[in-house]
Amino acid sequence: MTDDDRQGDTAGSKRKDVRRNQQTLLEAAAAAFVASGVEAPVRDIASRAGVGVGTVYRHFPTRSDLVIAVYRHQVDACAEAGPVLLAAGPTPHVALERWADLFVDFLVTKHGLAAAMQADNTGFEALHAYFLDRLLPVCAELLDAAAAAGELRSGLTAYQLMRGIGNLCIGAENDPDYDARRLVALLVAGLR
Amino acid sequence: MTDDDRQGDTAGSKRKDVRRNQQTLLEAAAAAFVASGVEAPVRDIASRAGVGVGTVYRHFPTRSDLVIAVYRHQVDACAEAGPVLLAAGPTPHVALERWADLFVDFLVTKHGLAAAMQADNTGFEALHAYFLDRLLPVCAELLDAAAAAGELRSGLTAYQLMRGIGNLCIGAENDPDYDARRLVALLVAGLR
DNA sequence: TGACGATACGGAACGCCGTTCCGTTTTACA
DNA sequence: TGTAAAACGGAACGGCGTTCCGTATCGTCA
Repeated sequence: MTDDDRQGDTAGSKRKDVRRNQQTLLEAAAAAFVASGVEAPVRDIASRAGVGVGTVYRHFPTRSDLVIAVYRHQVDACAEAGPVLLAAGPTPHVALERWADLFVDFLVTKHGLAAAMQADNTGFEALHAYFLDRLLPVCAELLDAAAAAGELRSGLTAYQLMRGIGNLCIGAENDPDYDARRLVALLVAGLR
Repeated sequence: MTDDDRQGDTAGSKRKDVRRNQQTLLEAAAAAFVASGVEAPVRDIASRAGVGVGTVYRHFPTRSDLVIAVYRHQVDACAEAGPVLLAAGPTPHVALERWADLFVDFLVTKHGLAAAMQADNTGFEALHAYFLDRLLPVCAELLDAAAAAGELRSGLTAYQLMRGIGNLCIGAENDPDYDARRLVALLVAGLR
């Protein structure tokens, strides 16, 4: 994967409706996935985005491509949010709390996606590599900043933290009595 | 689960066409599953059995029920084959070899089934319990007989052997270059 | 044995899915 | 501003699980 295709097909398009629809579609798909799970029908996604199904298929040749694009889009959003939160938040620890919240949103989608992808595993390992590649440094940056501010009492690594959050989110999409977000918040609070 | 429902709805039926169709359907479904995987269409199964789809749905209210019934049917067949092979075979070890072969057939279906059951896990744990309940004693009987005949050199338990065979079969349905049956045969031969 | 009521059968039909196709609309540029 | 190129919307297609109902088969009892 090169830096050139990091933005996907969105960057190269000339017509503005194309760019707008691509963006709208990714957001609509993400919303549909959290509302109805990864198997939300393409028609639902199209109607959420206010476009026809034909438009969906022009941008994403297959349903699976759309799911993957949403995944990458969320990895990117999560990665970019790190520095932004750090600059905006009152303290690094607050930034870390907020970032963890975004991360949970993303993980719920990711787990549903992993479950949906056992059959055609093509590209899923590559996606996981992309996931680690993009997010580990961001998480580490947040942790380092909090440590530098004297806000951390544990020497947890970024990987350990992400692993811990990830494990707390396992099964969260199937069990309404299990509140992964709360547990993650407690974990992050416990770092203080 | 009581002994009464061990045979399923097959036993209680009065009309002979009902019993015949139920049996034919289970065999056709099993054949369709090994030929096209667990997601073989209901229409294919019906046509293999020479019946209409309506008949399938009268016997098995939902596609999932049919898959489960095939699973149980194969557990039963495998369990009943143990003593038969033991009585028929030239030596207990040969009986064990033949039984392991049947077991492999069954496991390939089982793994496909496990993969297909990610969403509605209802009843799958119960099925696994049934699986252990029925097959562990059979496997133990074969092992004991072979041991008594002085044909075994290792003190492997029935559970360890079944676990080992099971693990050798993991992924066997997706990878044509991986011959689980051969490896299982080598393992059983190694017991001698 | 023959007729009859109950029951099961076959397969057309339904609604939903992913995907394709094409007439229509929007866009960018000369 | 006119026009060619590109994207748009959504009807249409084939395949799926499932339902429905007219038809055929079965067991029973006169």
